[in-house]
This record gives sequence, C-alpha cells and structure tokens, in this order.
Amino acid sequence: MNRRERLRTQTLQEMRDASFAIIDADGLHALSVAALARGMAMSAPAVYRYFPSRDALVAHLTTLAYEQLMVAMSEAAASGRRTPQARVRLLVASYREWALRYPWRYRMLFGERTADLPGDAGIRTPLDLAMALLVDLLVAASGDASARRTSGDQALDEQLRSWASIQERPGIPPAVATAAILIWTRVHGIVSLELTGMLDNHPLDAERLIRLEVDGALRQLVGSTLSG
Amino acid sequence: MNRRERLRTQTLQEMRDASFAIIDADGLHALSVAALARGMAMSAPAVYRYFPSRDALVAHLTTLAYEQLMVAMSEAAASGRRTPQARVRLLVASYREWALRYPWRYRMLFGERTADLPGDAGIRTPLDLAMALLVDLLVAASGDASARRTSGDQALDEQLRSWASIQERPGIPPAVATAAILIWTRVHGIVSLELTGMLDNHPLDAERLIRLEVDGALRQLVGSTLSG
DNA sequence: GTCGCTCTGTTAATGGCCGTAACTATGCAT
DNA sequence: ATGCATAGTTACGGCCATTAACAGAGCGAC
Repeated sequence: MNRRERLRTQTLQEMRDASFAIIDADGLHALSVAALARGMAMSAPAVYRYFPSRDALVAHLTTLAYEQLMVAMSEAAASGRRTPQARVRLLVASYREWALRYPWRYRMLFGERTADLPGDAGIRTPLDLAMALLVDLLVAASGDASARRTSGDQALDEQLRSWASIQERPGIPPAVATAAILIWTRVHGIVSLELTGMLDNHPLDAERLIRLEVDGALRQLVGSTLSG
Repeated sequence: MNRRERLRTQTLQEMRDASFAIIDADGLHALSVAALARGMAMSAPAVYRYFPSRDALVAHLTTLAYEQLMVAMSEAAASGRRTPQARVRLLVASYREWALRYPWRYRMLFGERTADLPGDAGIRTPLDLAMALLVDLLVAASGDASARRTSGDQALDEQLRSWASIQERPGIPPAVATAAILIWTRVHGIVSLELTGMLDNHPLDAERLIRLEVDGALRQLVGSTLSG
C-alpha cells in the first residue's frame, strides 16, 4: 500500500464520516459539497477528486447506509440460543432502533431516494440479504406445518413462489414468503409514520404496534399461540 | 370583490397550479422560487408578495395536498349502496391510486416532510378526518360483535381508547381502533415501498398485497370469512 | 538521483438559487 | 385629484455545484 493510496483511503473515510455527521445532524439536504469540504478544512473542488458529483457522493453514502442497517439486523438475528420467533422480534426491533438512532439515514433510504443506485444491484442486494435472514428464521419457526398453507390468492401465491426463487430460496412455501414480506411492509409502515411524526400527537406506542403486527404475522404462520 | 383582490386570488391559484405542475413533473426538489416564477413569466422576487419564503410555499402546498388526498378518500368512501367492507376497500384503493397518480405529492406528505406545519392542526386534521371516515366504516362493518374484543395488550388497549377519544369517537372499542390504525400503517407501508421502487424488481403485485392485508384486518375485526 | 507523469490539492470563475433593498406603477379610498 | 397600500420590477449579496487553470507531492523508469 502506497503512501498515496493510504492517504487516499484515509481521506475517503473521513469524507464518509463527515458526511454522515452532517446528515445525522441536519439531514441529507444539509449535505453540500461545500459544507463537507468546510467540515474537513478542505476546499470544495477537492471533493471532486473523490466523487464526480454530489449525487455520486449521496449514492455512495446510500449504499453504505443500506449495509449498515443490514449489519445491524444480521447481528440482532444472529443472537443464538433463542427461539426463531424471538430472533425475528430481535431483528425487527433492531430495524426500528436503527431507524430511531439514525432517522435521517432511514429517510435517505426509504423516503427521499429517487435516482436508482449503481446497477440496481448494489442497492437491492443488501436489503435482500436481510430478507433472506428473515426468511431463514421464519422457515425455522414454521417447521413444515405451513408448507401447504397459502395466501388464499392463487395469482399471489404464484408471485410469492417466484419471489422466493429470486431470493435464492426457491423451495420456501408461499406462507413463509407472505410472512416475510408482510412483516417487512408492516414494520416499515409503522416506523416510517413514527419517524415523520405522524404518530406523535396520538398516544400510540409504535413499539407495541410493531409487536402486535409481528406477533400476528407469526401466529398466522405457525398457527398457534406464541410463547416466546 | 375588488379588482385587486380578484387578481390576487387568480395569481395565487396560478401559483398553486404551476407549483404542483413542477412537483408532479420533477419532484419537490425541483420547485424553486425561481422556477415557479419562470413558469409564470414573472420575476422571482414577486413570489415573495405571496409567500414569505420557499418553505412557506411548500408548507402551503403540503396542506393542500393533504386536503386533496382526504377528498379523494372521502369520495371513495361515500359511494353508497355497498357493504361497509367494500367501502373500506374502495377507500384504501383510492388512497393507493392517489399515491400512484401523484407520487411526488405523496412523497411530499409522507416521505420528505420535516418541519411541522401551521399549528400542528392544519396538517394533522385532514388525515384525522380520513381516519374518522375509516373508523365509521369499521364500526358499521363490525356490528357489536367486536365490542369486547381487545388487542391482547392491556396498555395498548388503553392507548387505543385514548386515541379514540382524541379522534372524537370516544365510544369505539379497541378492536375497531386497532383495525383502523393497522389498515392505515399496513397500506402506507406497502404503498410507500411501492413508490420508492423497492418492490419493482420483485414480481409482487402491490394491489394484491394490500387486498390481503386489508382483508386480514377486516377478518380479524368481524371474525368471519368475507363475502363482499 | 533525477525526469516526467499522475495524483491531490489550490484559487478563480460561471451560473443557479434564496432572499433583501430600492424603486416604479397601478388600484383604490378619500 | 391626492396619497397610501399593493404588486410588480431590477440590482444585489451570499451560498451552492461544477469547471478551468494551475501548483506541488509521490512515485516509477532510467
């Protein structure tokens, strides 16, 4: 590793950190090339030696944030010595906690994103990895009891099977795919409304709502009362 | 009505229209005071005779968009001569259709909003009206069968009762409140992921997912298989 | 070691945006 | 007809993204 290469990676890392600091403090809109350069005691055009445009910088940060969220979820799901149901709840809780800890990053990922990111692959893959994690837990949770249960909508079942093979889990039954997708959309719905303050004036506890929804999906999947 | 007053309201209306045209075309970020003025063949500072800042303009447009969505939902829910369940489905479908027809406005409401709007009242009220609509339909749908059903979480039930009285529907049972809130968060979750393209690469039909979720909530509420 | 290329930084400059200041013309009330 | 409020104008300052022109440091070939 050259001196130059070393310095370059250092500067790059500093740019990532400074960028996230700005975003966490004041939001993505506050991240300007000029502001970033100021934060690093640099001149603004120097930033362009690292990123061809502000949009490219934002795209880079976006994929990083996806990976961060994914790592947080993986760690939560990996906590061994628990029932699969409990690990699903941990995974979901880590999702919400990450969103609450980094609300601006979460909005960057799920609220403000507009341009599609490098190759459509770098971006969707991390989340698909998290989904694969969830699917594995649900398979473990459901045993083979759910293998024959369907969503009650034939066309949807077909889509779910197709989705499963895209996720590189071709064998999973529609009931598991349903549970995975619905857990994700339900939790995202609650968390994103919580973040935009939509629930603020109501005496509603998002954590309890999520618990209710996730337990409902799990109960639907395994067909019994949950114990832990 | 003065000539001046007439002209003023006309220009104001033109500003609203031109603003939404820009937003619908290229998103909220494309709405600059300068661009708006250009679109009206006006000089930029003239806009400040109508709005003290770009943020104030955006706030005004946001409350308008909330009202538009609310009106669309009211009309859908008002279609008489249907079962309450069917009208709930119509209401939900109109929500999604509005979001798909005006994706940028939807993001403006639920994705990018950050500063709280005039008095916290002008903004939350329209949505609360839509929720009241939904609650009424659900009350009609559930009969009194659900009066004693709870969410299974005592603290949450208490919150739901409190929420009901804030909605000026103090008598409604927790089961109805649960259904109303969960329908909203579920549908929002699916629609918002659909809009950000998160479901694009998956062969999943958002409409079917919503149907599944809404029907599930209704079934949970009325405790029977749905027929209409 | 030194020559020359590349890489990383600089300052200067263009053009867009938000918002203010100073000014002008029109409507309207008296 | 006079005078004030209103609604528009141009001129400006400050911030931003991006490009151009330039300067010095690192580094490989000789």
